[in-house]
Amino acid sequence: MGTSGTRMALSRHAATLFWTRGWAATSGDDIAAAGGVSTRTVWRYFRSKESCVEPLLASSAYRFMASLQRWSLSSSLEDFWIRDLTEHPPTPETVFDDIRSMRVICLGHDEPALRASWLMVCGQAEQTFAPIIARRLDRRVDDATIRLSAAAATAAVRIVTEQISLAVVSEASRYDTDEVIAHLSRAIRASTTEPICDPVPRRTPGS
Amino acid sequence: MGTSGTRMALSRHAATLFWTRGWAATSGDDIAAAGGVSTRTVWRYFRSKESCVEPLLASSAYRFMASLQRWSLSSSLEDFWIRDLTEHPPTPETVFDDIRSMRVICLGHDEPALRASWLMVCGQAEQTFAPIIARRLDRRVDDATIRLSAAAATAAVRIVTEQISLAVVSEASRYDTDEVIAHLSRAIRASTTEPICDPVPRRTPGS
DNA sequence: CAGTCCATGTCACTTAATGACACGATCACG
DNA sequence: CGTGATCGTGTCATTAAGTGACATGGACTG
Repeated sequence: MGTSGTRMALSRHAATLFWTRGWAATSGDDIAAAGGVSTRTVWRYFRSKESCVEPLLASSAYRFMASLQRWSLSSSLEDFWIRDLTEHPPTPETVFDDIRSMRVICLGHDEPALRASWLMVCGQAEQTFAPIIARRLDRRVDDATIRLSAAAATAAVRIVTEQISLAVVSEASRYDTDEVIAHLSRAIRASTTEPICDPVPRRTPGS
Repeated sequence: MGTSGTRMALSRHAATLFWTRGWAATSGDDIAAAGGVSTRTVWRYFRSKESCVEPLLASSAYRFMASLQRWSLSSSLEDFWIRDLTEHPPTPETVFDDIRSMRVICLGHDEPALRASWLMVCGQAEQTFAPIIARRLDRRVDDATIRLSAAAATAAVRIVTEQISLAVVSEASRYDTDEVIAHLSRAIRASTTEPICDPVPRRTPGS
């Protein structure tokens, strides 16, 4: 197992432990034991106990963003997503990671430290959202408009994710992928006045 | 000095120390000493070293939100702000707190822990933004649209704040209040398709 | 085979953070 | 005017998070 594999495995174990026995009741030693490594190794990989869950959350966020990177200019967000989900269906493993992530997000409602980690991951996601939006609006990534749109859209996705997580984890609600797509698309559309969700008209080469 | 005064004083000391000698180089003991209290008291007030700065950041955020709570339905955001700033000018003390806050925000670029605290405070601010928007749109606070707008608008304010902080603190740029208002207003306007920044038309009583 | 990374383990150590208890100020109430 | 309750704080012991320093062993290179 490579170094990033160990890190990811530890992150999964940490999330599971936080969920089953609670944040305060699981120590760095517990996480290390679950991962079959020494405690020292845990602190080599993570700067703090709460940040143990970040690779897990980031992996879910990464898949989300990776999907958006396949979004061609000629499709609307909704059209793209329903197609992409059939062409790149989630594997059972990624679904399980998403469940772990949603549980951690819910734990964040009670544990400030875990919430902080979730917000940090959203901050990362924001950074990777910017280039995607920049391409659609044909602007530079460091354009103020782009950073703003990325932040607003990410915030919208965060809110929807939190709501769905709470519903799924705490109230055992079910969501069709269609519903999720609808919620996310509406949220992103509402989150900025820039037309980032619509098909991009063919550009004049000289612009 | 009341309990909240002590807390706030400690928060200011922490921010100053983090800025002058760095995050890693200042200990809980240092903060306690600066505030003239025992170390134990510091950990009674704060759940972690990084969260020491939260009351300070929150106070700046609070003044921002308190201003928006004075925003009458009949004014646009820009008109309101220029008037409000003359009617409620910042005191030297609050200006100094804002400077401390901007420094902490900049430190957050290098120190994940401080960035996390900043994001947590933004999360708080988001909660207080929601009622303000709800009133303007004449919806319930827990309406999904409201939470979305609040999140997007707060994200926009965060981005502008970070940019201005970086410019002011690191590059010694100067900003007129007019410029700040312009940046913030444009950002908030761009952050949602809901017309939260415009004067609210007179409502029909029966709606 | 020798040399060099590089990841990890071990162990001592620092410091962030909590629990338990005592002390003194403040305040309500008879 | 006591007197008891509450509350904020200090002191001290202790746990747990997090780091520094060094050893080991495996993989890769020449």
